[in-house]
Amino acid sequence: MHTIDEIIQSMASRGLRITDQRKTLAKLFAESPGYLAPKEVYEFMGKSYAGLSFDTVYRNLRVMEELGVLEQVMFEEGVKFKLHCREHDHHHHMICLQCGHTYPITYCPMEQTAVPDDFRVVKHKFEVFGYCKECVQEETAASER
Amino acid sequence: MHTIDEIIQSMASRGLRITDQRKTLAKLFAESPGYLAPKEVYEFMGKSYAGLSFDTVYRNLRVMEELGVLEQVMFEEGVKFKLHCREHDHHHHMICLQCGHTYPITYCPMEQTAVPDDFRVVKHKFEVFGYCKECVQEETAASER
DNA sequence: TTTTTTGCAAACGTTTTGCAAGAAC
DNA sequence: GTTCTTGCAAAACGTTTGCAAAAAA
Repeated sequence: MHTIDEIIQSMASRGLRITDQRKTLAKLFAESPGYLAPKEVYEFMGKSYAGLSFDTVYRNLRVMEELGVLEQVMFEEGVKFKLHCREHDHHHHMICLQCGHTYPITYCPMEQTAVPDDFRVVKHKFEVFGYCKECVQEETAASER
Repeated sequence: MHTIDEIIQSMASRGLRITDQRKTLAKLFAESPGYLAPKEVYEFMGKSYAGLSFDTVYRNLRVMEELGVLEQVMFEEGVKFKLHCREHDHHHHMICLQCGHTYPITYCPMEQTAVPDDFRVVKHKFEVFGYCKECVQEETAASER
């Protein structure tokens, strides 16, 4: 849903300077199907930028998150980022534990959940974790080796 | 479901020494209705133990988690602990953002969720966040002051 | 030329570790 | 007496900050 240009556009229109690093970040997230840890982002970026510093990656991730370009989710292993979902419909995710790839779930459990009147609901989280087709196949192949 | 004695028993039966600190921890979690951050645990424990060190609290939380006495959950604000749910039925939680109190939700969204055949589900997470009766009242009272 | 962004270094908060003294068994 | 647990100190880790140099506008 998000092209590289759209991401760059939305950063530029908010007064951010479009640096090479930010272009690369836009490309990375536009092409990445799932969640990325800051360290993974740093390592990817490091391939293109010799003297890259971790804190710049962090700063840019935070800026992009504050802009609404990225969304941040807490996993057991720590914070991860992905492109903010642009879909209009409220939805949830199936997340591959191996590759981080996410797939939308249109069903929302709140429809069926009985909440007491005296509990004021603010938000909810529904996530399904497992292994996607590709990663199941790899795993099977590896164990047969 | 967990009494102090049951917790202590299950620690002793696994070869752990029953120290004063561990007794106090058992009491704290047996009587606490919701999630506690390590810092909160440390602060509570500090009232009873003069020269208490943070790392001992951490070690004990981890040991109790490995034993299955506690369960650990990642929130935006960091890791928190609570007694491991002993209920036989699979269930989820409503969690108060103010006091950390948890309430069970018997409904499980997986019943209704269409998962593609080629995605191998390992686990899922369904959590409802909001404010419980008591905390809504406090908030209302505070804003009217 | 002005303002933002970057890399560096250092600080910060949380969590983990090695070790010797102390406590539980 | 043996083994586990504790407190201390220090390290490790992820994340944030201040600052001067460099780059974008």
